[in-house]
Order: sequence, then C-alpha cells, then structure tokens
Amino acid sequence: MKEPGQAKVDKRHLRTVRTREKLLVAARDVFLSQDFQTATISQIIKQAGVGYGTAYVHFEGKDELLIVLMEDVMDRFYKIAEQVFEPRSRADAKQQILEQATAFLRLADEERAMLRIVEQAIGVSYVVRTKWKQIRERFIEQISQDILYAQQQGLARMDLDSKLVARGWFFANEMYLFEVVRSETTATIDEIARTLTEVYAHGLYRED
Amino acid sequence: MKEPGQAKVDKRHLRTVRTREKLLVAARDVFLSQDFQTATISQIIKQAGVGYGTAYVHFEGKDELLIVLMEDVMDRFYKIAEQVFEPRSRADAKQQILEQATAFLRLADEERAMLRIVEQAIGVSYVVRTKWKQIRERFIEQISQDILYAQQQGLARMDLDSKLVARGWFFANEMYLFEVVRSETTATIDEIARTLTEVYAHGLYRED
DNA sequence: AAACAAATTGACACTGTGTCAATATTATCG
DNA sequence: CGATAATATTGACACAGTGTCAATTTGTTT
Repeated sequence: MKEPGQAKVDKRHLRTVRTREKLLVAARDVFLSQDFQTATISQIIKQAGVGYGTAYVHFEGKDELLIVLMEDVMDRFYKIAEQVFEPRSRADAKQQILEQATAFLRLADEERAMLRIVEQAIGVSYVVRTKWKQIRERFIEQISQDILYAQQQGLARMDLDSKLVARGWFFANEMYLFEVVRSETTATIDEIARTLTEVYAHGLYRED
Repeated sequence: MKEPGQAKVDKRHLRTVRTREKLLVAARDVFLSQDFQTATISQIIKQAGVGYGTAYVHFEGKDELLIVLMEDVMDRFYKIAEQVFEPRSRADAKQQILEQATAFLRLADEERAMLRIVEQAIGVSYVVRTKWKQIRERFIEQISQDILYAQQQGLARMDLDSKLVARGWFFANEMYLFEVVRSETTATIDEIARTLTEVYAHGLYRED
C-alpha cells in the first residue's frame, strides 16, 4: 500500500493551494504597481491566469486578499512591539524608548511599498480598517504595560493614566510612520525618533 | 430706470444659487443619514428634487459637495488654532495649551456628525484628503510658531526642532479627535486633554 | 469506466458614475 | 412684443467594476 488516498487528496489540495498562491502573488504585483483603489479583481485574475470567479472562491474580495498580504509585514511590527522593556533608570528608559521608536520608523521605511497600499486600504475597506485597529490596540496595550512597569518602579509619573498616555504616544508614532511611508517627511527618521522620544520621555519620566 | 439688467441677471443667478443650495442641503441630509461611501449622487439629486446631470453642473462629484459642507466646521477649528499664545511662564503656557486642547476636542464632540463623514471621505477621496492635509498643515504651522515663541522667551527647550515637535503634538490630538468623533473613547474629553497636555508640556517646557 | 466530489470558469444581472445632445428657462435686442 | 441669444437643466446612454451561480472541467473513488 503506497497510501493512494493520501496522495490523491494531496493532489487536489495542491491545485487549490497553487491557485491561491497564484492569486496572492498576482494581487501583490497589481497592488504594488498601482494603488489599492484602482486595482481591480479583473486585473488580478488576469495576472494570475485564472478565471474570474476563481478569485471569489478563495477570497471574499480585494480586501481579504490584502489582509493576507499584510500579515508578514505586521509580524515584523509585532516583534518590535514585544521587545522587553525593563529599564533600570530614567536614562535607560529613554534610551530604550528611542531604540524602539527608531526601529518602528525604520521598519516603516523598509516596508514602505506594502504599507502604502495598506494605508490606502484602511481608508476604503472596512475589514482592513478593523484589522489595522487590532494591530494598533496590540501596540497600545504593550506600551501601556511598559508604562505601568515604569510607574511601579518609581521611574514614571504616577499621576497619569497609562492607557491614555500610551495611546497618545502611539498616535504620534503612527502618524509619522505614514509620513515616512509616503516619503512626505523632510527630517530623517533618526531626527523624528529623537524628537518624539525627548518630549515623551521627559514628559512622562520626569523626576519629582 | 429701475435697473432692469441688474434685476434680470439676478433672477437667473438666483435659480442657479437655489439649485446649488438645494443640492448642498440634500447632500448634507444624505451624508448624515448614512455614510460617505454608501451615499450616491442619485440619492442626493432625488432628495434635492433636481435632474441627475444637474449635480455635475454645480459640483465635480460627491467629494466636492462634501468639501463645501466641510468649510463651516473647519472655520470653527481655525478659530481655535489661531488663538493668541503669549505665555508669561511655564505654568501659564501649560494652562493655555490645556485650554486649546480641550477646546479642540470639545469642538470635535460638537461637530461629531459632520466629522464622521469627513473622516470617511478622507479615506476615499483624494480631494478631501488633500483638503484635510491643508487644514492639518495650518494647525501645525501655528503650533510651530507658538513653540518658537516660547523658545525665544526662554520658556521652552531649545534643543528640539519646533516643526517636528508641533507635528507630533498635533498628530496625537488629531487621532484623539477622531476617536471622540467615533465615540470610541472611554475617557472623558477633559481627561484626554489633561493627559496629553501634561506629557507634552512637561516634555517641552521643562526647566534646565 | 461510471459515478461522485471538488475546483474552476465566464456570462449575467446589478449598481453607480460621468457625459452630452436635447430641452427648458431667462435675458437681450430690434 | 416677438425673435434670438445665452444660460441652466435634464435624463438617456456608455462605461467600469462587482459578486453570483449554473455549467464545465478536473480529480477521486468504487
């Protein structure tokens, strides 16, 4: 017995998986070569060399295609968000925050092409917007934990709500992220990160 | 002579103006009763009681209709942006910043209905996005001037670029603005404004 | 090889857009 | 006043994209 059932099932699966893959590759090509808005399913299926209806068998539409394509990029961001933050001193905290902010913006710069599409999609597609919000909340939650830790260590001001501070801090970073993505910024990433960090760290970690 | 030419020109103008007005009123109704995305020209012209093509004579499309509707709201925001900022002391600066941030978020709350539509339109429409960017830059420019003033008065840190700081500060405010608009925030406006201001003011206006 | 199951396909109905030649309204002139 | 010109309004039309589904192709089982 050479496990025929197993092999045969695989062959059918294989076709499905290949078609899915072809669609994803084509979608990336099409998205990157223009915009999210102007990209059409017709272009994508043509590029993938499959029939029109096929796209709808595998994905609910353009949005879902992009969400899958987003995942790799997002994993890289999560890695940054989840770096351990256990500062010993205020100076240490500031240094770590600076590193994190810099890494965040650097990654935005590296992944600029895909993030351009993501930004456009956030505006247009409900599902992508929802997905992005999840990502944001994950970051904010993490930052909030970091602030809490610093407060417990007596490094950060106690009179501020960690969640609210975390949101504000992330918002500024997020907006700068998209400016970097759009190449709209005149300043360098290091300057931006340094400036944001200086204000934030001294505002939150002051001594008194 | 009862200035007949004048009167006759007025009558024709009057019709145009009325049609335009009907379209604007109808557009507001339709936008507010649903979304920017799902609102259609067909719905608007029907509500306005005019023919289909008429809408395109007066406006280039949905986007331009909204841009006109935005203007009143935006004027109110500009008023806040342009308040004089001439603090005598650090405490004074902080107080004024707090007032401005609070006024900003309060206005967002008041104008929530229209701003909900604006936010949706920013994502979808190039012209609205461009318009919003202008508004943002106007705010940032103003904030930047304020920071510069404080630096010259020896109240604020000199080691930071006023433009970069201003952007970061506005970004946090802007994002919170839209959270308020979406009623997504648990904290009160006063808490948000206070938290943002505390971090910002102490980060920028520290003494040393 | 026949019957079954699963994957693929493209034609079709639908929704909304923007244009433009035809029509209606208002102004001007002899 | 009536004819003519200027301006404003109109809706039918061509077009672009979406999502669905019955028919077809491909693969599996008996």
